[in-house]
Amino acid sequence: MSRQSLPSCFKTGGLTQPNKTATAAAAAVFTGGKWNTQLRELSKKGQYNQALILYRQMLRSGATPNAFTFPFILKSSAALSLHLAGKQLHCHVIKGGCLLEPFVQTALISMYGKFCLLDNAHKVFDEIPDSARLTVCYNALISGLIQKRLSNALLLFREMRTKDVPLHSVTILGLVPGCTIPLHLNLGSALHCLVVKYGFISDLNVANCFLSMYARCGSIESAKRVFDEIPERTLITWNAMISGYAQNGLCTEVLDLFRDMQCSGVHPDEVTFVGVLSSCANLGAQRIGREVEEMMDHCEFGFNPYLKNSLISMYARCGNLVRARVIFDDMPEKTLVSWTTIIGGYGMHGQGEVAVELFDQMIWAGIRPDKAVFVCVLTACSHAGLTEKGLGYFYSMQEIYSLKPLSEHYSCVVDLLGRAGRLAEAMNLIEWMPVQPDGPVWGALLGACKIHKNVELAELAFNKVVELEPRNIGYYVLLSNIYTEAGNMEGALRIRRMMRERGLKKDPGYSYVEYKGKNHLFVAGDKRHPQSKEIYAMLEKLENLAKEGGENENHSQQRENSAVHSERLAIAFALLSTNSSNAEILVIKNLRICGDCHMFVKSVSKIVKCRFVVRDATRFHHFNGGSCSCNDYW
DNA sequence: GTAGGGTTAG
Repeated sequence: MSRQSLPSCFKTGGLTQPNKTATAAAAAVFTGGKWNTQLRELSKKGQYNQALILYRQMLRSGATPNAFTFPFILKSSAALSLHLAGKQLHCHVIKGGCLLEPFVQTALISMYGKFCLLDNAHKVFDEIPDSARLTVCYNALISGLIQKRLSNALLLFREMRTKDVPLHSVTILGLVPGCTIPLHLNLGSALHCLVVKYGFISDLNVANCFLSMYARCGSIESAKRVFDEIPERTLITWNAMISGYAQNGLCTEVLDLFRDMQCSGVHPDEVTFVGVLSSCANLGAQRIGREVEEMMDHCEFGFNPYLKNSLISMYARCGNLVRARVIFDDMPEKTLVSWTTIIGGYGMHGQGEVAVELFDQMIWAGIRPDKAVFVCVLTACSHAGLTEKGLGYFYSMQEIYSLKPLSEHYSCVVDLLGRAGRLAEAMNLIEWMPVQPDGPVWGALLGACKIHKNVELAELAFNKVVELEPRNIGYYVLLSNIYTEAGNMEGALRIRRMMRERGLKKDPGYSYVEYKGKNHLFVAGDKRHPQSKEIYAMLEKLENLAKEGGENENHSQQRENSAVHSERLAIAFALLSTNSSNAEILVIKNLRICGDCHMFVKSVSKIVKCRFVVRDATRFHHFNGGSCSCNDYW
């Protein structure tokens, strides 16, 4: 290849041409094969940048790269996603006469695969004569194609089998990422059978890989079966199972497994902690989360920015926004995810003003917002009633940041307008939005109709949402309650009948409180707790006190059984178990808190000198001295 | 002396 045909950056910076008049000093340090040895070391340690720098020095010194040089250096540019450097290296390979070297060919295929330049990868492969296509070449190409061109990858796999190219465990490992969505679970299971038949399953890496594939497909029992059959579990095995449980929302299982892992003498790493912290966040298990933080402080991962973000999220979701903020403020380098997490945290707690302020600070810090952070800031605005501010952000998305709003963003804005009573504008937005409105968009409108008692629009929104999400029970309950509040008992009964006919059952509402490191779970009307008797007595006492205080006088429409809703039982239990009068009690609830219970907790917070924090399905409510942080705007 | 793969946050 001539010098003229090389990409322009070849001459300016980046990699330089082999230079015969190099400095003698550099050449004296590394001579001959020493270069390759050094490159191998750097590549092995993952110091890819250093490897590329060394390669440049090598060229300057006048040394010639050979078939041993290129695999390391191609891998380095692949790992760093340096497309231009990679293409230059391809030129060097051709120039150096190494294009027929199998190791180099494989490295090139792999590199182009990582760049997602799949045609280039295919081209290198196609130019290898049929008889010289080794297992590794196939493996490299399959791994490259698997995510974007699944059928193509499967064809190659079939070709390997018809042409009797020996399979290797890595061939299988390359195929599995194509099966990590539920749609392709059958393919994954078929591969699993094949793997068992060929004996590859005894390869620990293969087993780990199938374990995580099943977990990602939501087939958690199959994942656990693979896990149970692995005789020697490494850290990665434990991590795959812990992450699998975490991704499937099996949080108590995560914490149990974490304990088992420690008992078996395997030390956790940052991947483990991420899974465990996200489960603590879901469970609201702050005490355990704090223990995990202490463990992290005692090991080398304490400063890992991933983990800091997980910690921020955990504390925010456990109700401790103060601690979340301290960790955020202490982070030397805040990433977009850090900002998103803390903004989302303030939004969840109804502190929209702070969320908005942080968003602006983020922009000043030169961080470019993405779609996710916009979802957070829009939600924060809608929870705090910052309608104009929210609309401003929504418009800026497209106009300033060229981000096309997704359905998620539209549902935030419908919520924003709807809560503010601007139902006509919300409806107008839905009619004119360029993306197809999905369930949550109509759902947001339905929710707004409940707040503003608009039965007619509610019926329209309900018909739309039920078409899109016929099994989502929440929408039926919402319309039924809208009818009840409007005094339309017939309508309410009709919806209840519809639910019955469609075989839809209400999710049981449950709440729990953490006490002495253990979660105490309550469902509505629950009498299974060992202290059930005392709990109900306490509840009655609180009811009476609230009545005496005149707090409950507006309770003409007490919903069925709301007097024994799970959050009330949890609060009664917490009050029985707490000695200090100025305590903060956190209750986690799976559904949204109902209006009756909201009023009840407000009353109780006035009677007893405790602060109550209730995390419901959408947000936090901080009750103190008779009022709630949501200002009854939820 | 060389290649191909698996677990991670908002």
